[in-house]
Amino acid sequence: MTSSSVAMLARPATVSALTAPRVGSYCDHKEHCDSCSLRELCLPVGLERESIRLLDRIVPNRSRVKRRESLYRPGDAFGAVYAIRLGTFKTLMLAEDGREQITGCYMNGEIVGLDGIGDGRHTCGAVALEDSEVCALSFAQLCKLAHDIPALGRNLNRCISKDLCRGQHMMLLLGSMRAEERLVVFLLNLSGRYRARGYSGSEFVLRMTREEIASLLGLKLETVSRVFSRLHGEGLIQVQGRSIKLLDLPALQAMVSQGT
Amino acid sequence: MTSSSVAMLARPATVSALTAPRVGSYCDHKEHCDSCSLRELCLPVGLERESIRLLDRIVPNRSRVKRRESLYRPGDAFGAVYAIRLGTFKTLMLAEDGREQITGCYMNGEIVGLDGIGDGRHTCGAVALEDSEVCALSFAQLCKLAHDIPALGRNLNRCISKDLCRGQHMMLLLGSMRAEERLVVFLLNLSGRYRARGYSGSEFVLRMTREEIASLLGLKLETVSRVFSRLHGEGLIQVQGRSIKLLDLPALQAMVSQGT
DNA sequence: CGACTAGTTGAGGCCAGTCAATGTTGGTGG
DNA sequence: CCACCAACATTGACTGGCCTCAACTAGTCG
Repeated sequence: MTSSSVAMLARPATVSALTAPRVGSYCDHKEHCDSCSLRELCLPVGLERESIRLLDRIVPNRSRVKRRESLYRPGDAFGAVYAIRLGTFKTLMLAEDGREQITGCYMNGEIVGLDGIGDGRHTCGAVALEDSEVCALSFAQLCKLAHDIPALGRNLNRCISKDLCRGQHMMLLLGSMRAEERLVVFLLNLSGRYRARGYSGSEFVLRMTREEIASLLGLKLETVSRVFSRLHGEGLIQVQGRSIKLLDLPALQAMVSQGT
Repeated sequence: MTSSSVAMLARPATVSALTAPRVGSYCDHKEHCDSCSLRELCLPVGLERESIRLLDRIVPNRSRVKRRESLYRPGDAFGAVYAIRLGTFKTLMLAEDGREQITGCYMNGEIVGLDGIGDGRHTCGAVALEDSEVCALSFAQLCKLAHDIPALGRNLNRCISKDLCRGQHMMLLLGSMRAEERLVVFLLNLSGRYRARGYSGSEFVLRMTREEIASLLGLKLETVSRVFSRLHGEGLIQVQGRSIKLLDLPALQAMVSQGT
């Protein structure tokens, strides 16, 4: 089952797109792990050259995923995890009544799909927020390789655990913060992650709609819009559609580190 | 660092209790994994006899943790994960301003402490809700052993990933459900887990105070109390302090699977 | 240009929070 | 064994933050 899923990824786009457009198309160029700019954020972090070469051998060509396309859907059989090479993804869960809750936002260098390891089935879905590219890693092959490269196994464990911590932080946010705090935490989080990637941490473009941000933060889109406007009015940020400029980082930090 | 942490666990109670009462006391009897009633819920699940014997060798004697004692605290160095042999634990996060958010409730056969793998430091704390017993597993030793027993490594990965999924479900709950739904989901969740352990799934005793339940569900204690009373009034449950009886499981299920 | 999607803003309502008083329970020591 | 106290829980009245509904604007794409 794992192999078939990965085999599918290697097939040309048209076929899979007609049946189930999970992974859009196939990239003809191969970027190797050891020359990838995300080497230090992704699974290879800290691995020695030779180990990276071995890892590289199980990484197939990158796959393109177009905006709005699903990488996997809730309930899908689990076969691979995906390293985001380029772009942004949201993960979402479906309630029994069909409501959709966005549970995370992942950017390049991060891994999605780890939620499927538990019981061989994805509990979440992952959808591209913009045209993106991922490296699909067969989980079976990854495990086999991790056995030969202990450091890779550790990195894998770390990735899952970090995702777990991310979830804990979201629970803290959803369980105990007011709308304004949630949004500020969200912005500061993005800021830090962009900075870690060498982009500006004070000026960036949101990849999500107001509605998606609202879902992620447990709010309604109007509330998100209103809070943006209020922060703008207070001179703390500048908002122009999805373009965000954080004008007063210290003040924003203070808003979430002190009560109220 | 890992070894020292585990060494501490093996020391008699008085010493560690005086300095840092992380793990209360030390049990003089040794229960072996292969005769443990939680074999099928815990890490050994599906392992062959010989593998379980090897795992057993790195499991030290059980440690007692008294009610209200911390197994580990947010920020503690990570060295071990803990299999709950007996009792119940809550995990909690601290906000920067000191607010405390309960992020989970774990019972026997479950593993806590996995959040520390990510960056070598626990993001959460774990506190016993009643007098409990845990098997502390040195993570370093566990990894070493997982290398020799691939199935154990898979189980470990599964445990972390399942915890991740648990978090996703909590996000769904916190992000999109109303007070009543949250509480019903919580009760049904407990019900299922008690049933999986051979206890009654329709009649059990809560280990948490109203305030703890409220924190876990992102509510206030008065709201929890009110919703309990309302459900009681509607004949769906029977509440007597912390004793709960679920009187109409199908109706409760229906409340959370249909919108509203 | 019209249809559509995304975003903003306002008015009003409701669910859950807040504050406060009272009741209940369980552990402790006389 | 019972009285006492503190922690836990319930209930009521009121408030307020966020949701709902709705109107309107600004881009975007066929």
